[in-house]
Amino acid sequence: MNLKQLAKELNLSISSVSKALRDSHEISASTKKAVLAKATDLNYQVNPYASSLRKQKSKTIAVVVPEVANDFFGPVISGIESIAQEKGYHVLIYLTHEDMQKEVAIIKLLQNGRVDGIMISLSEQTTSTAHLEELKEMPLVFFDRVAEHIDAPKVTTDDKNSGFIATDHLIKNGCKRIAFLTLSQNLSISKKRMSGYLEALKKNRIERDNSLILNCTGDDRKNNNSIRKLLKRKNRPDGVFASVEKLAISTYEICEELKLKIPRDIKVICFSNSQTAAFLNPSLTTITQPAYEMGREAATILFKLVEKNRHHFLLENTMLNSKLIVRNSTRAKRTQK
Amino acid sequence: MNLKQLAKELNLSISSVSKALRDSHEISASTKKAVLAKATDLNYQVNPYASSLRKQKSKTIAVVVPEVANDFFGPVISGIESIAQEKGYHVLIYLTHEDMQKEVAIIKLLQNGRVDGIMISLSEQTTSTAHLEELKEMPLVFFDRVAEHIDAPKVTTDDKNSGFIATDHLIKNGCKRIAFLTLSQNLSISKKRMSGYLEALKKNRIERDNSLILNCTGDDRKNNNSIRKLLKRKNRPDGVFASVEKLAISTYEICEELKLKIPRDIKVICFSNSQTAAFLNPSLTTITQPAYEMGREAATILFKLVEKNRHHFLLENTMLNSKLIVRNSTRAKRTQK
DNA sequence: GTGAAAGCGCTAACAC
DNA sequence: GTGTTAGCGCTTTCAC
Repeated sequence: MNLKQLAKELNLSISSVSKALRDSHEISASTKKAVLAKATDLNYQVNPYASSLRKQKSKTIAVVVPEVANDFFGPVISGIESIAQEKGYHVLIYLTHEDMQKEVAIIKLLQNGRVDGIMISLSEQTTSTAHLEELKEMPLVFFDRVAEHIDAPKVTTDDKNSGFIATDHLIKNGCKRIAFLTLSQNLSISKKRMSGYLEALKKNRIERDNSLILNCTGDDRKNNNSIRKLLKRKNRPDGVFASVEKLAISTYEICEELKLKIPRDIKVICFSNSQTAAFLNPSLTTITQPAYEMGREAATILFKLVEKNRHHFLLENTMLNSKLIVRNSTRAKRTQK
Repeated sequence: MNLKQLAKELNLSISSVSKALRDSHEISASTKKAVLAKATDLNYQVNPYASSLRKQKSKTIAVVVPEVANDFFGPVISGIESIAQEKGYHVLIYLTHEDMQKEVAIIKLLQNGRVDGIMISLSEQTTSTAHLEELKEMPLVFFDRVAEHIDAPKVTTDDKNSGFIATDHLIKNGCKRIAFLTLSQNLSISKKRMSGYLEALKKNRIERDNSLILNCTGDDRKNNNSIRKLLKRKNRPDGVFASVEKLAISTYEICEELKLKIPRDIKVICFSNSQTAAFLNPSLTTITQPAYEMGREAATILFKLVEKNRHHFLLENTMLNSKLIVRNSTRAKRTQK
């Protein structure tokens, strides 16, 4: 069922039908009504590709993320989709699996007009952002893992402040030697969280000890080995601040293995959006990001760019607040039930 | 940059360039080389909408799921995307939020040629499947939550058997009164898991007690109230089999509230793909589905349908096996560390 | 208020 | 082996 057939059924021209369907003022109310009725009747739907070709707009956006099986990116995508559904947009999803080459390939793929805009959270291995700089005319919004020197809107959380709060919380609960387990230092969030960590140390007159800063990777076994080595040292940390939940869980595992008791021997805090943090053994103190809201916010900004046809650099950045949720893994005394 | 410009640069006709780019045998090796070089040089990319319009193929599939912020659907989507990326397909994602009206609207939206195929896991509230039956010519694959009487390939896990194993496991560990917490009975998975539950009771000569079967909904507060009421009864269950992780976590919460000790007073088992189940307090015995593999399998089948242009009813169903992972929440004795 | 016609960029049947 | 051309289905300018 296409316009031509529909027009024939109605004894109207193709163009009149087309105009009627998009509620043009040139068309009389009565024919509009007739057209609409017939269209519904015959279940006519606009061919999206013909329409996109003609209008050079696709009503589609791309979301590029490292991973989706994840307590953070899942809700973000849900937030994005909720706005897209409201606005009648379609959402293409692409996973980089933390691989820069894939990210580059995906971005290249998106330069042919398939989408009207892109939302991206960078892969851990992304060291250069040349591929994103080439997207000159394409509306682009970063969220969480941003490219700081690219002039596009960014939706982030207060990572530096959160890093500070997490570290300060450990110190207030008696920690003196705090390890920081981080993802790749390529990532904006890693740098900011670490700078908060360092600032909290400084404020509390604790000297920075680089041997307590662990750069973790995508390789879980390697990470576990590093953490094990760290916790076996005679001068082992009495607090662990993990940049992602995965590393906190590894810490839990290794503490169990080494018969270290949390929070008695070591306190643990981490960034996490997991619902189950409250039911871990012991329950895990977290910094929780407003993931769903970040998705909604980032999508809202992107659609503004797409629809106003403005370029990204005209729009400011947005920073949402994470929340410290104190649980048993950082309690100072044995007051835990 | 389009074909016309590219052809001009090369002093060739549009069609020759087009053919060269798709490696047609009609074109000489030398011109192919020249065309390819120029195309790379000028960063030419085929306009997907023009191409789709002409070919009536979009190289795009749709994935329709209830939710994405979820330990099951996350990995499934990851699996789907991995196959799509290999095959050069694009993945559109649509969330129903467990709402049948949304599901109907989304399916309707997909009937205009935007996608070459659809993968779907039904919403909890989906009672009629008329909207799916209308998709006559569209390749369609179900996964996990399937519409049993629609003749399309289905990728599922051995839900009935898993329901049996879970229940039998509880019985073997001493449970006599086993509650079954389930999602909507509209869902294929609910029915199958329950039938396994009932069969295990029967085999062990335990009488069915409908007051132990709780139909849970999307409303967490209501669910919690039902569970609380159940656990407060003087004849309360000594085992809980939850159809989804969320309900097991609620059970944990309420046990804490009522000072019931797991597994001493009540044992708990549930379907879950969560990484953290092992670190809950107590660690949670789970039936774990091969979510990522299900995604890959379902996508593989869909692409076969799409590319062979066969209709779905020619293809058989696939059933993968879930795994019972025994942890402390179902231990019979106090041998837990 | 309605219709004719050009053209978005590409593909493929057909000529040469 | 290369070029010409029709047309995928739609939107929009322009004519009437």
